[in-house]
Amino acid sequence: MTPITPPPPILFWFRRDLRIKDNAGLYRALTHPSGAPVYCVFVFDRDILDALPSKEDRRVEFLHGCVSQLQASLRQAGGELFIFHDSALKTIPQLAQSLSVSQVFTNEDYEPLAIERDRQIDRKLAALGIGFQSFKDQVLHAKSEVLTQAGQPFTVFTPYKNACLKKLGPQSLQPFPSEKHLKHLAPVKTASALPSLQALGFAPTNLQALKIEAGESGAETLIEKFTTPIDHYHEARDFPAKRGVSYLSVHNRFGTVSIRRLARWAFERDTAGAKIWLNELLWRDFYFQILYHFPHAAQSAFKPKYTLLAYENDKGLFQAWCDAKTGYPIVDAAMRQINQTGFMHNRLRMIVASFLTKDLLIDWRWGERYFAQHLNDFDLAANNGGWQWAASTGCDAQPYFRIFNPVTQSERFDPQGHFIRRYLPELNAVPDAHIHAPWLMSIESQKKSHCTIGQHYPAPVVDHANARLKALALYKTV
DNA sequence: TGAAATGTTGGGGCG
DNA sequence: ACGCCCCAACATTTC
Repeated sequence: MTPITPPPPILFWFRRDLRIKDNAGLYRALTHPSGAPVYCVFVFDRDILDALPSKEDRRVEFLHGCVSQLQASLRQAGGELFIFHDSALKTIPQLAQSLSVSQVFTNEDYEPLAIERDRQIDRKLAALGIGFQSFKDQVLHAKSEVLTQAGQPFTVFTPYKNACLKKLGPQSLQPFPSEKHLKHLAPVKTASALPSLQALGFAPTNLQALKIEAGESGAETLIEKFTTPIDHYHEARDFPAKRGVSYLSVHNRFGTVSIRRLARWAFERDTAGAKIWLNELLWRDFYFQILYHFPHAAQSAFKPKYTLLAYENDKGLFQAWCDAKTGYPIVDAAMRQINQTGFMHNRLRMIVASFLTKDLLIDWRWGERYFAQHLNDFDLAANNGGWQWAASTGCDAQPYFRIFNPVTQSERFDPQGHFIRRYLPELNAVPDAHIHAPWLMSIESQKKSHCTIGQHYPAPVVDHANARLKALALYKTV
C-alpha cells in the first residue's frame, strides 16, 4: 500500500480584494490542480496604519468592517481567516513557514510602495523555498495589456478607451467563481480573533451614522440602489444634489466588489447611462496603468515642464479651502461634504481642485494630500490622476487655460442650490438668485436672509476674475 | 469633463 | 424710407 501524500497547502493573502465572490487570486488558489487546502490571511499592516495622521479614520473603520464580514463568510464556509496586526513584511513569510505552505497566492497591487513590499516578500519567501504568485484582479487591464500599435503605453484616454473596448466584452469578463470552491478551504481548529478597532489604535467615526455599509453586502446594497440610476447616469451624474452616481468607489478601493462584474453589468445594460458609467471604470484603469508606467507622476507633474510652476502656496488660503471657508458656496459645500462624510461628488472634486490650483494658486499636491487623508475611496492612481488633470499638469489633462468659474459651475450643476443648502445651512434663507454668489446680496437682503457676509458666511477669499488672470500668467511662465 | 473676450448679425427704437 | 445706434443672440477666437 502506498500512502497518499496530501498536497501541501496554499496560503491566500487578502489585501485590496476583501471578498469571496469572483476573486481571481482566491479562485486560482481554491482550484489549484493539486487540490491543495487553502489557508486565508489578512494583515492589518502596521507599516501602513501606523503612518496614518489621524486615529479617527473612516477608512480603517470601513476596512475593519470588511474584514469582519470576510471572516464570517469564510467561517460559514468551514474555513477561517487568520488575522494579524503587525508588519505584513514580517508576518506573511513567518505564517507561510509555520503553516508549511508550498505557495502564497495574492492579487496584484500596483502602487509603488506595494510593488516594493511584494518584491521583498517574494525574496523572503523564496529564501524559505516558498513560491509567491499574484494575479490581476482589481483592474480590467493591467500593466502592459493595452498598448498602442507602437507598443507604447497610452497617454491619452480616448484611444486607450477604444483599445480597451475592442478587447472587452461579456466573454473577456467571465467571473472567477471563487465562492463556488470554498470547500477547498483548509479547516482550522483555532479561531483567529478580530482585534477591535480600538485595539488597532483607532477610534470610531461617524461611518455608521452615515449608513456607509462595509463589505460585500455593502456593495450589494449599492448595486441594487443603482440599478435604475445607472441608465440615467449620463444625464444625472453631474448634479451633486441628485443620487446620480453609484457611490461604489469605496468598494472598488477595498475590493468588496469585482470590477469584472461591474463592467459586465454595464455591458449587459447597454444603455446610454451604462456606457458612460463604463467609461468611468475605464478612467480608473487608465490612471492605474499611467502610474504603473510613469511612477514619477506620484511625486511630481506628469509633464515635466510644469514642475517649474511657482505656486503662491498661501497657507492661510489653503486652510480656508480645507475648512470650507472660501466664501464660494459650491466650494465650501463640497469641502464640508468630504470633511463630514469622507466622500465628495466627482463634479465637485473637479471644481474644488480647479479652485485650489487656479484660483488660490496652490500646489495641486497639497490638495492631493488632503484628499488622500480624507477620502474613503482614496486610491493613489485615481486621486493623483484626477488632481493632475485639474491642475493641467497631467497626461491628457485639461488645458491650462481651462479654468472653472465656481459661480457658473454652481449655477449649472446645482441650480436651485439644494446641495449647497444641505451642507451650508447658514445659507438656508438666501434666495436662489444669490445662493451661488451671496456676497452680491444687498445689505437688506443679507439681513432678511439672516446671512451677513463676513459674519454668518465669509466674504470670498479671492476675486475669481482677478485670480483667473493671475493663474493664466503663472501657467504661461513655463 | 470651459470661460471670457471678441466678432458678427439682425431686429427694433429713434431721429 | 433711411441711417444710425443699441444690444441681445449667436459664433468665433483666445486664453
